[in-house]
Amino acid sequence: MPGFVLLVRPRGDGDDTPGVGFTVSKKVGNAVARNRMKRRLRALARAAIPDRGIGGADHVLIGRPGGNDIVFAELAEQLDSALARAAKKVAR
RNA sequence: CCAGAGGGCCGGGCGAUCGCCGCCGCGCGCAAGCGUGGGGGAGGAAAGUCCGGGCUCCACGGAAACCACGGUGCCGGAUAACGUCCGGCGGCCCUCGCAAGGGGGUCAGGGAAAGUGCCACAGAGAGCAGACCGCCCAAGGCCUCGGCCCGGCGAAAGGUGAAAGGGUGCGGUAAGAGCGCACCGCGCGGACGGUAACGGACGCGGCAUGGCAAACCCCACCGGGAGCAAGGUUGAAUAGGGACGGCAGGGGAGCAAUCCCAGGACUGGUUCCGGUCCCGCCGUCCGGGUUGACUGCUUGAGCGUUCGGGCAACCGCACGCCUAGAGGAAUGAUCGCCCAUCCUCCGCAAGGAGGUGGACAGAACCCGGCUUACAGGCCCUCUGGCAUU
RNA sequence: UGCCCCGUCGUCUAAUGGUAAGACUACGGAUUCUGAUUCCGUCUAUCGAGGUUCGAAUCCUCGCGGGGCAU
Repeated sequence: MPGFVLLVRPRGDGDDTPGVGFTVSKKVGNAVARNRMKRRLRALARAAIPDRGIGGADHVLIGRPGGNDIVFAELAEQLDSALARAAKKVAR
């Protein structure tokens, strides 16, 4: 069970820089748990998106319950594989 | 050394990089802001909201008291206060000891001879105690000499129950019974000790007063209400209110007089009808008030150290320190070393190597408690076991 | 932030401090050629932990969960 869901949508406005957004609902926990998840997701995105993100597209990371129990390296792998699959779909 | 019980303390440390939220400088900029430097940034429970306060507003008022409602409940002390804490007393339980006595735990621990109420089932009887059956047995009667009948002083034994109106032993008696005696328990008085709760030498009394007040209640004491979303200052756009001044006098039809349709204020009389006046725009001023901004907002029953007082809770003197104050609201991520945890391998062992990986939880005006959650570690006291001296 | 209320079978409701009751559901059986209906039977619960009491679903305390109200 991955710790998040990744949505990717090309903007198509000619700008090549990627955009990133985060969504963590109340299902995840109280405000502290939600903020912690947002901070961890932000750290993930900062490491991966500039290299492996899709240029000119908006990325939305949706936090899921239990995501705070997954170690950071595993989340990073999940983000890499999700980005790779998204890149294939965008290319088609 | 191991195990158990009780209590107290800590709640990973150091460094690096990249980030987040306030604050203070400097530079640029009209400003928004941008760049740069410095410094600060969660807890023992920040939680539950179960109690107690500070603070603020409201209400009442000479000060308070009474009623209702709610709470507290051995005594003394601590404290701003408490349902909290400390010390003592008493009851109960556990344990050591032959005993005297010691140690530990625990208690919502005022009043049941002020009144009311309840005590299911079982049982003869459950509150004015013991109807009835059965039991024990003297006198009297019958008689086959073993029993039967009559009678009921008496309440031991059996049986029921959570509880049956003192217990054990001896005497006594026909059999019994505090009927008498000894010890224990209980009640009353009480020298004396203690601030008090209470303890209690000694004396008197044959025993009276079952339990439940976390049932109503009685007694004593405490509590006015609401809460920082309290409260205060300021106050945009739009709409609306009041005063003054100026221009004008609702809408429709009609050239017009006039007619029709409305609304508001005042006013006359019975639900209805009538009378008078007004309705718009502009300007100036005043007041209310929403989104918002600022404040309250962190120096406080604060923290640390030394000394002193006290058995202790705690208190006092001196010195030092400043330690988040933001809007639904920031304190994170990664890496290295160390400290604990667990796993595997090597080794008789001490130890070594590799890997793993850190509980419960997250400030929202602030304090004092209680309760609940919690990986792991440290310390103290008591008890038991094993080993050694 | 503050205040109030409620937790009983799978569901909806009962129960003066004294054996936890009923309806629906589920399951099994009977009736029927089969199914429905009907009849009979069975299973299943006091939110948790302490305390008061001889005895607690009921009384008290703490905790857990749910709902509502004010602003």
